[in-house]
Amino acid sequence: MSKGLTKRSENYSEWYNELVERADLAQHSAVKGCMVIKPYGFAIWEKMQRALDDMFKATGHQNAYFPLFVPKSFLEKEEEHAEGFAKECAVVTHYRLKTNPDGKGLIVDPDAKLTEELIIRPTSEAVIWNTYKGWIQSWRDLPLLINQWCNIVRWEMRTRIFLRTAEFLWQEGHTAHATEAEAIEETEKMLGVYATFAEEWMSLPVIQGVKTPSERFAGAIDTYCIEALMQDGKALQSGTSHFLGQNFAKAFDVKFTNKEGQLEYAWATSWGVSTRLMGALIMAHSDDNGLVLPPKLAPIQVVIVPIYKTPEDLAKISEAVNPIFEEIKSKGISVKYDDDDKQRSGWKFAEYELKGVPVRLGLGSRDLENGTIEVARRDTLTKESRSVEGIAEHISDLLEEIQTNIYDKALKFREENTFNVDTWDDFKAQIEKGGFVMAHWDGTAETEEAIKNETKATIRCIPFNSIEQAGTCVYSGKESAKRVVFAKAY
RNA sequence: CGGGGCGUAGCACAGCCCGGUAGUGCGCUCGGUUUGGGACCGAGAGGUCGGAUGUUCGAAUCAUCUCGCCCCGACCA
Repeated sequence: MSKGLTKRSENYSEWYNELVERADLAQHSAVKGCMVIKPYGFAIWEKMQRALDDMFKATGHQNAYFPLFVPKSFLEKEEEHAEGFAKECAVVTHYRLKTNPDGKGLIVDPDAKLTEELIIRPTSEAVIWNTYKGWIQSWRDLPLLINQWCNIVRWEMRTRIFLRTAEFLWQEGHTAHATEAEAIEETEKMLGVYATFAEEWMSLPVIQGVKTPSERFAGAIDTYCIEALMQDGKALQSGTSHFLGQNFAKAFDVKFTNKEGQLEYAWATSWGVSTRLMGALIMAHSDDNGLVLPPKLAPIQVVIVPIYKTPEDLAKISEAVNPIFEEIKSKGISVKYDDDDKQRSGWKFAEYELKGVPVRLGLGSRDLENGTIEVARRDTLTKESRSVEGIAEHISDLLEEIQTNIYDKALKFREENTFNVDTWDDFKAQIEKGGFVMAHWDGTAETEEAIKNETKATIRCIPFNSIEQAGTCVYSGKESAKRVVFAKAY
């Protein structure tokens, strides 16, 4: 095994796969298309969960849990929804195995066939709205603001670790409202939560917008999304929020009595982000030396590495480290003192770099004499020697600076890779090179489809903040009122 | 589902074409020397070569079948 990672410039997807595996984030499992998330990777996911969960609670949501299995008849009820997910459903048909009478092993017991097949949830609208029918009678029961953290299964033909796996972890919010306006407001609010999370926690700038009808969630009236640009110039949909109208209320007959005493169907939203965010995090910031983590999501924010020759040296260094360690910890910073004698300091430097620990402190005998400590930044790969005096305060500031710096870096990258394009030739050329391509579109599904077929680029979204600007469609030449975001996507 | 690749020690791979004592690097164990950017020397341990069947005196190697994973495409968060 070579020490260095494959370089991004040589083979981006190999770099990604190696990084995921070698930074101990996850590995391919023995089960096709599924991953094992390893402790270090899961620790990052847990931090994401914590931050998001706090934000959901702060906006009035509560967690609950619904079944993994969806009776087929439930899934069928909302027609578009059913059609959209049918192709990727895992189906449970039997409830028992038995020993093979003809030999070794187990076989499915043909006598244990389910009268109705169960679908392993690809998403939970169906089960949840079937349940909401019993929860919602009056306007007083609304809004109903529920979230669940769970696993789901979508039987994809081609999988990529974190970005698209057959089973993945996510959260799905499912809300019911008395009015259309309130449901739309919720849809927008939660997209805003995702955008804030991406930018403030993941240091990932995102474009907020609305999907075109062909990219819409099956069963939704409108799908909003956040889109991020990865370092290889491809877009990654990082979160979605759906305004579901009354589609599910009608399919599951969820009616409430309004203040005027009339029966009305409830208005719905759903929204989700998944372990795909792990992929976004990795691809947005990391470099050829390994992972680069934003301090707010790093399981270990600061690592202290002693540099010593003898056990006596180590004892002295440890003694000096102790107050520094405690002071840093007291600021709520997660700090690790790695006095493991089994690895050398040089090995540790490389290892923590690979794992993306934002700040590394090195303390050796020379530092003890001088009252100094070495501070190394993961994001810039720079290091400086500074006085131990006030080090905790400095680290605290430095972590914030790193959080900001990697955001700025990602934003700069996105800006440098976002292009206004007005002719079809330029469009094709730029899509080939990568990046977000802002172009006029005539608004028809036919044009969208044709562009996709010819260039593999899709409309990532129609940005909320796009300026009204008359132009002509880059493909058809027809009139267009604003630019939309095109890119090749994961 | 189509195309390609791979399956040999914990990991990465060579050996296969042309059948004949199962190898290399990393990791692991023990001993020693080292230690401010992935240390070095020495001695060890570790394998039903993915599985089944066949050909053969003899199969990791040839043939047939089969299972699994990865990559590329169509589908998709």
